[in-house]
Amino acid sequence: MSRFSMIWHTVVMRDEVDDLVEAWGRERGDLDLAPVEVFSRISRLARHLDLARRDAFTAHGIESWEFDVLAALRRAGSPYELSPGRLLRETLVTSGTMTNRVDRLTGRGLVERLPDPHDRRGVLVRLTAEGKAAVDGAFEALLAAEADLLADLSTAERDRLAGLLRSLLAPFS
Amino acid sequence: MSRFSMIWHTVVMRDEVDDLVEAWGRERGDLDLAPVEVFSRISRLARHLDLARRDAFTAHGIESWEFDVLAALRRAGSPYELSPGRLLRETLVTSGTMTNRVDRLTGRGLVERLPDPHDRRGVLVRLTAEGKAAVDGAFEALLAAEADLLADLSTAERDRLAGLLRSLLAPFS
DNA sequence: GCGAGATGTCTTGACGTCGAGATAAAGCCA
DNA sequence: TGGCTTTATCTCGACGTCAAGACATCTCGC
Repeated sequence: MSRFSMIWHTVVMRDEVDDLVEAWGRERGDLDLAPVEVFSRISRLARHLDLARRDAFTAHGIESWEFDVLAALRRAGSPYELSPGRLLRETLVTSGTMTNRVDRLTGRGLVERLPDPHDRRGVLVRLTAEGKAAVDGAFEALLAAEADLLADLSTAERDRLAGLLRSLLAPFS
Repeated sequence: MSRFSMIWHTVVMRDEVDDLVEAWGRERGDLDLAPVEVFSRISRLARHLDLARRDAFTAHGIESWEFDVLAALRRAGSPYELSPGRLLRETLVTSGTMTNRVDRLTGRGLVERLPDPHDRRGVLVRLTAEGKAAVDGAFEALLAAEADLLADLSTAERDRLAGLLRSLLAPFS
């Protein structure tokens, strides 16, 4: 932590993690808590972001898990079809879960199941017109909500942040 | 995204989110996807971090949810006691979940339940000696694992990242 | 001191996810 | 072609979490 940013955060803003680090420092002053300053903030931001997503989506009548599936289909491009196997790799859930999700989305009329013409074991999940409208609207709402959360950062800061996060994420990809 | 970092990430490193943004850009070129560059990375990093935590903790025989509870007690300082209500506010779970968790931790001998001497409705959850040893070991393993994930960043970059994340998180606190 | 509302904890039922296993079809090699 | 392994999807039971409600106790104004 540079002297500048140290002063800056102390005077201007302080977050939950500052308290967390302070408490650990009292109890385990022997440890270097620098990783906590980064990863604890990432975990907490992810949690807050989940809630923000939920809010943005409820206005459009869909839930987060629904968006995850619909968005994968939407990103695939016309004709908006993916196999359940591909979907579960995109959304990081298990096959049992995906079966359940596709069932419920089919019940809501947002996707439909068709036999895979090239593989009789397989199925294709296709976005319906309603599904496409729902995911497009929800995505726009999500972008708007996320843009609000970024409002305090300059464009340069936002890009620098994205770049630093990429450095952390790239080794996993 | 500055021209410099654009070149840099294209040549040197590319992550899952670059693919995601590219796909969205193909389908929805009309939208400003800058928020995705930040928040999608945060969500994905949080997921990868969860897995890293799980690995670091299994070596010490505890699970992530156990660490969350034990760490809250550990941070409270001697005598390492908190009420269930305080614990559920620290760990962001519901009361039913906390009852279940304290039950299981008690069964493992990592915490014990005592009546609150100042409130006969209340209980105090106290870390046992085994619980303290477990959480201290697990925390050290977690810090080591997290430090590894940060290895590619310079100290200055790491501090800048922490500062930018604080800017995002502070409004929530 | 008494009663109403607030607070703290635990109980219960429903639900979504996981993980393992079942089934069916495809791919491959002799 | 026949058999063996791999791949794709779905089924089923177990488990953890949540949300709502039950119950006991505390707090505070009258």
